[in-house]
Amino acid sequence: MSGHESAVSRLRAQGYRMTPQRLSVLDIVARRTGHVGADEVWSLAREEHPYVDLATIYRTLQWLKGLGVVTEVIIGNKLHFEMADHHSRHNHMVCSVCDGVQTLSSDYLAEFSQRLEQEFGFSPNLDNITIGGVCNQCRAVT
Amino acid sequence: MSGHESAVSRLRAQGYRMTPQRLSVLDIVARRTGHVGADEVWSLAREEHPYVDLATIYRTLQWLKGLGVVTEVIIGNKLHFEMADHHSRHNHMVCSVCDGVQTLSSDYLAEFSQRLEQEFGFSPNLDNITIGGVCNQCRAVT
DNA sequence: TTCGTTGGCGCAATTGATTGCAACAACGGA
DNA sequence: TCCGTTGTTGCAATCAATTGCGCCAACGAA
Repeated sequence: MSGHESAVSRLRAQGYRMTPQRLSVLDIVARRTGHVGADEVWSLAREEHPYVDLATIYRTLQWLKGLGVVTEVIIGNKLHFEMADHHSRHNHMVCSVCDGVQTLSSDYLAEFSQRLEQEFGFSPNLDNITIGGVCNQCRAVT
Repeated sequence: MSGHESAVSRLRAQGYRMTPQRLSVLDIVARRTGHVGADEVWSLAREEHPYVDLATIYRTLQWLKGLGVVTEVIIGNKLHFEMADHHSRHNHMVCSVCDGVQTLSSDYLAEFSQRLEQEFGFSPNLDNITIGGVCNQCRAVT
């Protein structure tokens, strides 16, 4: 009920079946500002549909990722997701100490991406890339 | 017997216990030019020491990675490793279609790294980063 | 509204990787 | 050389994520 009805109708128009499970997953990710863990999506989805399987959650999230509807963020070896905002594309910097997440404008990677393409003919997929490292605060502590 | 005796003596000097398992893993990775899969390291290690456990292989590889002795390359959701060559540091571009691997001079990432550090105070760890995408050949086929 | 097709789901098995714990062995000191 | 400390190992359980398969239901055609 947030701002994902457009996504729903677009997907339906493309011939995909919009099942209650898919609507539920999409709704959960769309409601959230920021990222949601896959397991969290599962437990929230079960509140509505007690019998949804975790495999369905993962399949749906991967499907949405492939369609560019959601973005994947890897935090501490666990998959998280958030709505892909095409008007302000961004990547993520994840701190390996505190698991904190900062967003990073995709402009920073665009230049790098072009260079790989020109010099190697390699077409990188940086949409879902996550930069690991240590954030400002955690560096100060050490 | 290749060129990793220096690494062995350095590790021993640092107070780490050099067990037969560790020597075997290091030897296997050092002999290989290019990357080795964790499962492959396991089966090769068992030829020498039939009772080595897979957990030991993973623990040893992660340990060596943390010490900067080996580099991790993720190929098709599987972990691979190779000796870290400090004289010619490099990252990897992995094709998601053919799983082919190309090396990438770390110079390409150095500039990007500095920018993140200056503008965000975020200190990225790009040593083991792998760039996913589609290589020249596979792009041509499609 | 009903029917048929077929894409999606639940279930259970499987994969790759990690972790807790008790037994063991590497290595320095006596 | 032998001994004690303690870092490592093997084992088995566990975790996150993926996959194969048969049944079921979403959605368009009639």
